[in-house]
Amino acid sequence: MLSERRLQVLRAIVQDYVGTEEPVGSKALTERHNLGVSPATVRNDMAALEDEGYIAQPHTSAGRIPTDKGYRLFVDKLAGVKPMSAPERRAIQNFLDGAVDLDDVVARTVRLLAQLTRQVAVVQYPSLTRSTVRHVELLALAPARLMLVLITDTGRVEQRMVDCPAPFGETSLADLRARLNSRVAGRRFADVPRLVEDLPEAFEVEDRGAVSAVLSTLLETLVEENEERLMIGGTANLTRFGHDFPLTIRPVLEALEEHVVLLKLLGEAGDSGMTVRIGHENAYEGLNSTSVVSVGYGSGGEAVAKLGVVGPTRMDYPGTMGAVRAVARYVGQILAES
Amino acid sequence: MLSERRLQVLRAIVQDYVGTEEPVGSKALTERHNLGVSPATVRNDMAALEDEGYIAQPHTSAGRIPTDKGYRLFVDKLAGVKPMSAPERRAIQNFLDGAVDLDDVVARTVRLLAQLTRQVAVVQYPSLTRSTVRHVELLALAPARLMLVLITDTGRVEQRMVDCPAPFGETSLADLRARLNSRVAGRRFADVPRLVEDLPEAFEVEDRGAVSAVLSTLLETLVEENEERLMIGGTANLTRFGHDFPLTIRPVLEALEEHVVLLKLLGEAGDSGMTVRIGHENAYEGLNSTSVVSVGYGSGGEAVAKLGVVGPTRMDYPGTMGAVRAVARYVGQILAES
DNA sequence: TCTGGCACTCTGTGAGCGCGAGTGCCAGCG
DNA sequence: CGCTGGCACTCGCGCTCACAGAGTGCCAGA
Repeated sequence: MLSERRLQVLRAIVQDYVGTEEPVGSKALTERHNLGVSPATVRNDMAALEDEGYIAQPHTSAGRIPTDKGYRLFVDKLAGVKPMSAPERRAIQNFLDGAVDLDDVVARTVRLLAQLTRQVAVVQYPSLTRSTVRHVELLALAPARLMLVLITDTGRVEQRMVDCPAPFGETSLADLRARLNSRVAGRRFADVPRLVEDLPEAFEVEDRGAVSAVLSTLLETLVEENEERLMIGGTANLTRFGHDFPLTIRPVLEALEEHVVLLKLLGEAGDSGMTVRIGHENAYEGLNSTSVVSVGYGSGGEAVAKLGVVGPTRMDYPGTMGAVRAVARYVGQILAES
Repeated sequence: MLSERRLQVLRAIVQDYVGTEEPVGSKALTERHNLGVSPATVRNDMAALEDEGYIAQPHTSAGRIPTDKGYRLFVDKLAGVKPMSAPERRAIQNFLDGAVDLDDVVARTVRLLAQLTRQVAVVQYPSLTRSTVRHVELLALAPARLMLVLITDTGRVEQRMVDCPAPFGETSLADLRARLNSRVAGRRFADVPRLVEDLPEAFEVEDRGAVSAVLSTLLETLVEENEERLMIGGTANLTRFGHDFPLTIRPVLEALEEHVVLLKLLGEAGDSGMTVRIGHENAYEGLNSTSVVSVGYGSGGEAVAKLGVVGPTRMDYPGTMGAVRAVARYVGQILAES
């Protein structure tokens, strides 16, 4: 178990390193923090912290930098979440209030997060399966060709083409539309499969093929892997990453392009509360030198999706966590209003 | 006027420089190309080309590199568009054929372009105003709150909230929906304002406020600056840009985040045919060291939007142009089918 | 008009060197 | 037992210097 002072030393190291981006030495530490002890003592503490794996030296006779384990301890025990100031909160609200539709909300959220944290922002669209159905629309484009449009209470709209095995009359279409909506409107998408499974039976035999085609398209749309989408932004902030550029930035950019990877990453994060994944805690190799701070957001008590930021492990955790939490809260409000 | 051989020298310089990314000298040129003359002669030609501003030396006694003007001449006179091979064309088609909706088409197009050209891909969503109306849907969310959904023939779907000054009955709503669609379905969005301007007059006085609210939201949605959207991808390819990293890549990433800037850039490009903007020809400063190759695409003869790539001025122009053209062609086909 | 030759000018690379920051260890002190 | 000051040691960074190599411009001759 580490003594109180050693924890203070670790905290000071993290803070200084995050600030200066340079390995921090014992002398500098005592000068910038009121530890009440001499550099020699700090050196002893550092040696102990290094033995425990919380800090490391890039090379012999350079200062120390925190390891992933060090950051982990810092986040868990040594630092809280820094709340946003009142003006910041107002700015967030003003910025998000101007959105005209869901795409706009997401786009603005991404920009906002990227600006606030000066890191890469990732915002997941509200998950279909976790939202409720506002309306299902069916349009005849051709006698045997329909367009299916799903609208969620969070404002998300998805459309799909449906090719029917046989032409489908306008009255049958209206009938299907009405029956579908009366069954699923206001219900959660996750329940839709169960709610519609016996629907074909309500139709004449010649229409059942078309009804089934519509339903199977509807169900396909709800398959989890396909239905999740996200938007990223602030990639220009990656240029502040470090000096050893191409090697660091390349895999990160590649990971960010792989939305599947990011979605998985967000999915693994805890469902409630804020999650911080530091360095090698991220399963995806390309993100081994980054940290991911994410949190769920939603219109009510329940999260409909997640958002967060990706940045260097050397990041301002309290500030970043504060910004992420605040933004998630306001996005939830906006969604509830719309 | 430059002699035929000097043009050949310029072409050889561009090709070698694009291949090796290093300034090319007279000796290497004669070795790799059958110019039929000695290095000394090439040196004279190079001096002439430099006087004319087609090539430049990074420093005295280094090889030459093409200037923007040199690339311009190369693109205009010395190189054609390299057609895609049959397998490549098949691969493009296969890849795009799997798309389930417009978002998917655009996303796949971006990936494809980025992979083919190994550069940053930019794909604009089909412009609303240049598309035709497939359907306009109105849903009552609350007595005085509607959702307006626009669906284009290219599969694009836009939705907006409408707050009505007074509650709007279900029959009136159905009436408005029917009238709206009979007027605008199949027509071009650009004509919509004209087609609906007298619509409120057909309604009872108490409903006119709501009808006007719907119409004004509809018209706002069509305002050019707001309705254009795009998707980008392949930013990881920026890491292949050059050695002097952060300085080069930063402004490019920033420019790519500014969709407004990119849309303007694409908008300025010629409306038909392929446009290549080289280095300083791009009005936006951040893109002064990049070239933008863009072309319109559309389901019929007319372009509904543009797509292209952003890469270093030192790019393989014939190959890039070939890929961009081929992808645009297939995307047009896909849109026409859907 | 082209060619071979020659002197010149750069840049990039690698070795050598000194400085400074930082460490580890130790003996002494409270 | 923990803290402190002192001291020797290590090592990376930046600097200079020299050198090799590539490439040029120019000139005289074919």
